[in-house]
Amino acid sequence: MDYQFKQIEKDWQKFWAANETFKAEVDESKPKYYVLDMFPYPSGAGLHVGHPLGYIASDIFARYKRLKGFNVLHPMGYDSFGLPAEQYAIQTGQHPAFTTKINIDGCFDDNGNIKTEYLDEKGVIIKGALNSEKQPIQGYTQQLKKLGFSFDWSKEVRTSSPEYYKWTQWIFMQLFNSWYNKETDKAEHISTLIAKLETIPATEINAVCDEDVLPLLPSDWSTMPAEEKQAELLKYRLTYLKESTVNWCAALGTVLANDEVKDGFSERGGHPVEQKKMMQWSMRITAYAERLLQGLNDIDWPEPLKEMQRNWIGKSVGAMVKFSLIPGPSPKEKGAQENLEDLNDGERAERRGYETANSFAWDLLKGHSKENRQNQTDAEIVLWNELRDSQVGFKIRRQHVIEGYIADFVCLPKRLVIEVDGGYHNTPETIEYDKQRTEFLNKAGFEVIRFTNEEAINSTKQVITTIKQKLQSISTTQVAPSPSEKAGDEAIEVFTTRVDTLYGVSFLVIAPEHELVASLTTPEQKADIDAYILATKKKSELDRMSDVKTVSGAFTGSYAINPLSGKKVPVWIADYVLAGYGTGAVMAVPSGDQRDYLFAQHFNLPIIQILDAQVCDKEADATKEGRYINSGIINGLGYKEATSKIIAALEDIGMGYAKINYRMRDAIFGRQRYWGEPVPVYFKNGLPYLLQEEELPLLLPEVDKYLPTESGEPPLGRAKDWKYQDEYEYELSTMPGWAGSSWYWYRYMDAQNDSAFADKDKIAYWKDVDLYIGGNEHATGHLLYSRFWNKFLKDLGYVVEEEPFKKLINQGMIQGRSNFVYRLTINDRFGNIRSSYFISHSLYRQYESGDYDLIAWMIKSEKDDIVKITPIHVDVNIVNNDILDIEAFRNFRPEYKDAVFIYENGTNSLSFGEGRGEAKYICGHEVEKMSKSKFNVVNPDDLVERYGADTLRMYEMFLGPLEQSKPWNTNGIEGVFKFLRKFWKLFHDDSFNFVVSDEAPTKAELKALHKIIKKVEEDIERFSFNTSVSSFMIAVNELTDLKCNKRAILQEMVILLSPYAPHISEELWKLLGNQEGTLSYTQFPAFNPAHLIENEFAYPVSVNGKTKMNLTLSLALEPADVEKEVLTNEQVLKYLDGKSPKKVIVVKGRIINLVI
RNA sequence: GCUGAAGUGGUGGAACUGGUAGACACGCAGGACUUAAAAUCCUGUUCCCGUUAAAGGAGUGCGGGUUCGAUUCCCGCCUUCAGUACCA
Repeated sequence: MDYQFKQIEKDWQKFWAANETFKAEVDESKPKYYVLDMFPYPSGAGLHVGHPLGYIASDIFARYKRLKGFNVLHPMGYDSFGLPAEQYAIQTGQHPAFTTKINIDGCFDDNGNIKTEYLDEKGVIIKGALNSEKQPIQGYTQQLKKLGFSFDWSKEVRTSSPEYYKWTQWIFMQLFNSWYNKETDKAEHISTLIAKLETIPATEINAVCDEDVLPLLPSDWSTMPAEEKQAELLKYRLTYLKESTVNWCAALGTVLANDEVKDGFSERGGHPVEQKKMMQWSMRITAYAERLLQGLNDIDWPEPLKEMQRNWIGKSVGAMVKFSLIPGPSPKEKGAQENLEDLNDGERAERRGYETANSFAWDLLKGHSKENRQNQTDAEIVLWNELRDSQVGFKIRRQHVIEGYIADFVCLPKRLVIEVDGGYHNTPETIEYDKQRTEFLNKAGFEVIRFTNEEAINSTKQVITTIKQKLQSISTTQVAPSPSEKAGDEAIEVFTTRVDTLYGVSFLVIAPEHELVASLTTPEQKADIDAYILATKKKSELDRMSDVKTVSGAFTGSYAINPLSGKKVPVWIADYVLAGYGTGAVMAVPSGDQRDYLFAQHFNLPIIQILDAQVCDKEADATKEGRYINSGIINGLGYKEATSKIIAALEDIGMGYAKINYRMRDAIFGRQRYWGEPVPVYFKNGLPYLLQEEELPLLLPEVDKYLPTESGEPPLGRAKDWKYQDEYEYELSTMPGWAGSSWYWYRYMDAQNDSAFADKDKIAYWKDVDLYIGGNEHATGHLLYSRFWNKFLKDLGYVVEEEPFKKLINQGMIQGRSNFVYRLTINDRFGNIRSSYFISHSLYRQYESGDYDLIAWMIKSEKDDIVKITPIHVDVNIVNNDILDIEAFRNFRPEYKDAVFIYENGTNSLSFGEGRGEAKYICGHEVEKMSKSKFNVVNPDDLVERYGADTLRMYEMFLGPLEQSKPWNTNGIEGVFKFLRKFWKLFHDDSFNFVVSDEAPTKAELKALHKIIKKVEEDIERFSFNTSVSSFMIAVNELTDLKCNKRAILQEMVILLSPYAPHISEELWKLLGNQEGTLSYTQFPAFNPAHLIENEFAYPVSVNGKTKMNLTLSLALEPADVEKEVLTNEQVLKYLDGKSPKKVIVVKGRIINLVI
């Protein structure tokens, strides 16, 4: 029999399903390998030819790994919550659960009849029709099964099934019950936070939390009413409810996360998005910013993808700088208004008044602090190692500024200063200083204990014990915060990455939304500012983004003081400063920053040069390498020293500190939509409370319509009698699309588990995903959120790996390749169409280039009559190799029925009849997005029908490198089909009788085999599937030429090919006599290099780098012998033209090059 | 603007560490088989010049450089695609 792919593929798909061939269970005797595909959203349109690309690649790899002896987990499921099903539900009234189920399972019942209703999980009958075209839907599962993937279907998951989303809700509850402890650098249960609040001041808790947490003392906490406690804890929880600015999409009626908004429009649907303040659920992903960034270094992902995540996280290292304000309530206003630069340090400190309590401390500070910082003594280092990370039970800080004075170590909650005396404390003067300092600190409410260097180094243990005792003896509740720790309100705080340019600041700019705008605006400026704010509000987010060039702003009338130079600078507002980033305020350095420069020019503000112009001219990167001028303490320094010196100086006077900022915001988690996971929360007195774990899953209630209520509540507000304990309101928003996909790879490990999201032992075995294949459109969404949830689950001890996806490959996008016919219309003088033609592609190109003559001649008309030629999309499925199937085209639309075609050779369908000789209609083509309206969608089912799944699989791989985007083009699939038939023929005689010989293979046959073994193995390991398809073709061509039908060769070939073309391989494996079943778990052929050893090589001989001829020589010859051989060769001498070469280069087994 | 990827025949692409550029396939041209078509098989196919055959020359986006030798490494530029953007 000839290659009967239809029967073969049907049989083997049945066999795999019946035998559960690919079911993967925990098996400690084998190494595990987890191959994962990004699971699809099951849309009504079904699979197109781009979907399976990644699945085929991962399936090849999974099958390969099985042959290599791995226990392979290779599952598939559906990301089945989401917007399209809901939009469709709004239009048609069909329940999204129904359409989703149909899209997955198809619309046929067991008897092959079309289903019109089904029972939902609560036993309610839901009626529904078919898809929008009234076409019967195959269903994703059927479509996937036809492609012969080795999925373990027993582990299928659907994010919208209650058994699944029960655990999504459960993870939400864990997040709600957790906070992020920066000291341990991980998430912890909220109870450890409560324990801290009970014992230490809230200001001493190092947590990632909202900015408006209260500075509670344990005494405050203990007396707090329970509800207030809950409200306060919400500010720490990893999922929290908070009034925040969100992306509101009115058309979709919901908020969106940042990654769901592209250029001011919603990613799904392309609707406009505006900023709006709303009470919203958020996920505190920012707590993990640093770990998400660092984790990228440990995973094997494509560099561009990592880079996108890095940009998204947007870490910038810089500093916070405080500019105090004038005029303001400060009593030291007078000092500020004269220029402080003219005063000496002591005077300046005194005039400031706002930081340093007395000038004596200021002097001390100037005297010693810098040495302290830069030259840490050994004793301090030894002690710090014992004191850090709360080893003594309390948080100890090192080199901390207290009242303008730097203490070696301090425990703030206990108000205890620990000092280690360095060498210069031994003179009488310094002892006197120390004494005064102690008195000074005591006055400020601090106790001081001192140790000598020797004590700290030689009897460290004893010193630590003393400190511990001291700490315990001080009762925390006695101490009150010192006045200077309460942040002064009379300052603007800015974030900058270029603190070295501080001396170049000539004004400050704050965002129009900044909270200080009102209080800063002077009466004279009020009109200006109000007008500007109004104008800003009118501008949409889009205008604001596109209109980057225009400079605009307004002066508040107020001034601030540069903390180092003492210069008085005006405060402006402008919309180029974003309220949402940093502090919403910037220090403007016109000489260093382009925007600041334009702003300064526009409003005639001063520009202070702070870099030596001569150096600037010379150095490539002047700002970083240049030498500073006009810059006080950093004059003459380079960038690095300047930065650290300025930060040190700012810290000394408490006006700034080094700070790391992240661009990434917390992720908005609520959606005002129906088709998503309900949030397992109810409200009591306006505060959210979790359901009990036993009450999960909280099922999605039925609603009459999938639209918001009249009062603007989300669709869940329509649910009748939907109350917690018949009393309390449930949360009405649902979870976003990414919730269910942020942990699904764990569910695959144990998909049916009802008592845990996955069994602990199974997680311990499968651990993480070894290979993840999917598109890079998920770079800043799914792939970031999944890493976040994974790290969280690890912190809580539920999973074992820090990163979920060890290796990731992005398959390229498959674009559409549209075909066009060109319709030429000729109008009569009344403007009506007189006649119309379809002209072939090359004629259209002439028309495009302005040459009408030939066309006019062909249609026997004047060229002036040609009104226009319109390209019209034609269904790519009736075009073969760009040749139009004219009969099919005529039947495509009634108006084409009598169309006249001008063929490529100029003949036409009227005068010469159709299809004769060279008369072909060639279509034009263009690469576009694959879409129905462009008639360029290629359905894999059609190709499977015509060529079989094995051919489709191989062809998709043959198309090009997996990671590269490319247009789909069915031209060429024949070549792969021919290859499989040729492969089949190797096993059969001319009358298709199965004939293999048991003779020993020849050397040439073994060489062909081992060449391909080596090649395929190397190619699969580096995911170069396209090249191994070529190699298969070469091998089969060679074996065909050798007329090889030796079992010893062919059996190995079958195994080699099986990951790519599993059906034909299984069938041939069976025909070869392996009756017991599948070849999926046999051994991958072993490569033996002995078969590839050559004793001769045809050396290319080149003269001056140009190849002239080949010379076959023994590989045993050493370069010197080769050279001798070459120089005596007659043919070579001909090319030398009588000259003797200057140089002869011989690379053994590679090349000979003669230089003359 | 910034970041990243990529530019090779008519087309998809190959060339792994600097060593015969264009493997493999499509398409095209010619031929065999056939009453004919399909299928199959054979031959040719980077371009230019030339042609019975040969023999030349150019050539991997452009311009330089390193090297005996560069698609591959370095410098400068151009183009395309993707992501991102008053991020201080």
